[in-house]
Amino acid sequence: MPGGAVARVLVDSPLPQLDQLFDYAVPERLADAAKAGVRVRVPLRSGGRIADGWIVDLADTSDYHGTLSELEDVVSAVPLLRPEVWDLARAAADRAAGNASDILRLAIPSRYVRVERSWLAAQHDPGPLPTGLPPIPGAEPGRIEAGLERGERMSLAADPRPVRLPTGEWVGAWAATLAQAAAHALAADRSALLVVPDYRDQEQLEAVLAASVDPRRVLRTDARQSGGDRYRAFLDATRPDARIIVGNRSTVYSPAARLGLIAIWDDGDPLLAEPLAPGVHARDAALIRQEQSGAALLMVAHTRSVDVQRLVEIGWVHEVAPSKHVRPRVIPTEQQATPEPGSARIPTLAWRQAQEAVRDGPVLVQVARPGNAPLLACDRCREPARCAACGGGLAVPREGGTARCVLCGTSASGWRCTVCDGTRLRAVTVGASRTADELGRAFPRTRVILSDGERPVLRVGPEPALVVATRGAEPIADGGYRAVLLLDGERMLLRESLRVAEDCLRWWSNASALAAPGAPVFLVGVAGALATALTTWHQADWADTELAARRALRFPPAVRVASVTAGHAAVAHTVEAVRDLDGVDVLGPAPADDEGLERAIVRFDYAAGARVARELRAEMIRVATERRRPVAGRPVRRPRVLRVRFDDPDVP
DNA sequence: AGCACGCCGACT
DNA sequence: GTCGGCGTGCTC
Repeated sequence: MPGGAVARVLVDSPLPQLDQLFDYAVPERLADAAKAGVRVRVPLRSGGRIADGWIVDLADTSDYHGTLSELEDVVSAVPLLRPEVWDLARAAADRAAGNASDILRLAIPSRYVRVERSWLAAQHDPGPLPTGLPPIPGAEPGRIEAGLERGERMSLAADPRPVRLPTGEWVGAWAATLAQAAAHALAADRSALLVVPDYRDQEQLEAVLAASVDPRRVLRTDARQSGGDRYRAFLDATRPDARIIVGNRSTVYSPAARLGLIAIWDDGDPLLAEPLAPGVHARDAALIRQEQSGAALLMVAHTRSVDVQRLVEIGWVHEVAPSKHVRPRVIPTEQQATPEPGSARIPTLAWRQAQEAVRDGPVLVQVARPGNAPLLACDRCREPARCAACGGGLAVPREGGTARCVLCGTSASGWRCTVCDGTRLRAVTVGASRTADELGRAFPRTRVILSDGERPVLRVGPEPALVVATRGAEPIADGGYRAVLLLDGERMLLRESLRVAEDCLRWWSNASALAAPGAPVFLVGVAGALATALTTWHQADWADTELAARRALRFPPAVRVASVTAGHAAVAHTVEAVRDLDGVDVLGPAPADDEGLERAIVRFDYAAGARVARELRAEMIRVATERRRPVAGRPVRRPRVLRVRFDDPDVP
């Protein structure tokens, strides 16, 4: 199609068959506004309906053999889709057999016209770049700086201590490492993305940044800000000024001028796994973006995830040595057979020391979240019920039915208590509030502060208090906790999840890192390799062992997985398309939860990933566009489902 | 998805 | 001749 400008448009649609660029003619009236990256409205299928889309590219000619439709309208003159974000969205979608437009929906916030108008009219002074920065803490001085300069991929075990900022605020030392690394990138006129699981982590980063960087150079993107604020921050990020952008998992897709650093705090936290299709983990998106941009990548955590361990082993990510091996004083403690009267589940030693410590300042008690594993206990003596076959905990399955072992699945019918010979089971719900009640009675005249998922407390002062927190909701304490009690370890380990051990080590490590230097951390009722990893503070060694075990079992992240859910025929056809590829094997299919659907698990080596994704994508398009077949003489509109999900954290 | 096109039976 | 019923197929 010669003559006239052609816009190459990605149509905003979840249909796999529309996940490609469509060419449209640019009419004269839109010639000025139709720039690459702007949002447009386009006709789809001869005039009738209008779809939203993005101009990805402009060209002089089109390869399309047919008459081009014209762009209907340009929605906003601001090019929101930067070329590098498009490249990232395309690659991330391809890796997970998803639509690029689904990624763009995460990457680009919805438009607020008033915000846009005021932003366009405003003067933009990004403020000065930082100068005279101290070395980045957490590693040998100059080590991370050198990594920044050469675009290195780094993994660092965080310094597990709280530190005091010049403002008097206390934050985890990890926050100083990430924030200072970002400040160093900024000092070199490069942007930095700081990706954190939740706003409590974000708050700590922002506290550090406030002290060393002009606030105009810092942008935030999180779910708690208003849509307008989020859009304004996004518009700022599209400007050519280097910035530090701090926020949740979708921050990894932010536009950023001259990206110099992507930093992720605690990549093992499930909040960094994107629940929305196609479910690309922030860590994976960061790895793609690192490769495309050449920016440095810095992953900091107390607990090295098994995924990062794999990357370190294959040499893709370099382990950076912490400046010194400091570790919390973790004391493993057996569950007390005869607890102090009214002392809940606290062993004697921990009990005494907690009583002493709480005279000086705050003491943290970490408990499990209620409801995760509704474990059963003897109704008469309250002894936790154990499986007669393997010793695992007993629970009522989420689907209902009779109690069974959470480890081996053996039915609990005929169960008999080994302590009191009782035969009736009862549910144990040991939540934060009940523990707080018990502790309130056990520690009279001590203030009890409760922090859980519903009502999290961000920070507590240095005054004496018992802080009872569900795992993941622990407040940071000024000066650090005088003692930490990890109370429900055994219960946490009984969650039904492949990654339960990794999760527990992370929860315990993160809570331990809130202790004041030298303060005791009691790990109650847990022994073995996990307890050793925590007490020696060698989480990477544990990740190494765990990865080896998963490799032997061909479990993720030693391999990748994709689940395929559809009707019988579609699953069979799809499995056929990938089963014989190199480095691929298939589990199932087996009946899925949904009525009549089946699910197969495709396991594949990383090297086969692109091939598998391409084949599964082709199947999705085939199923979506295949002719509806008449059944028994009657034409039936069959539900055309073929759900494919890559790297699902809940599989296998 | 959602809409237009086309091919077959019943109509002013 | 042509209206409209419902499969079928495509979307620049």
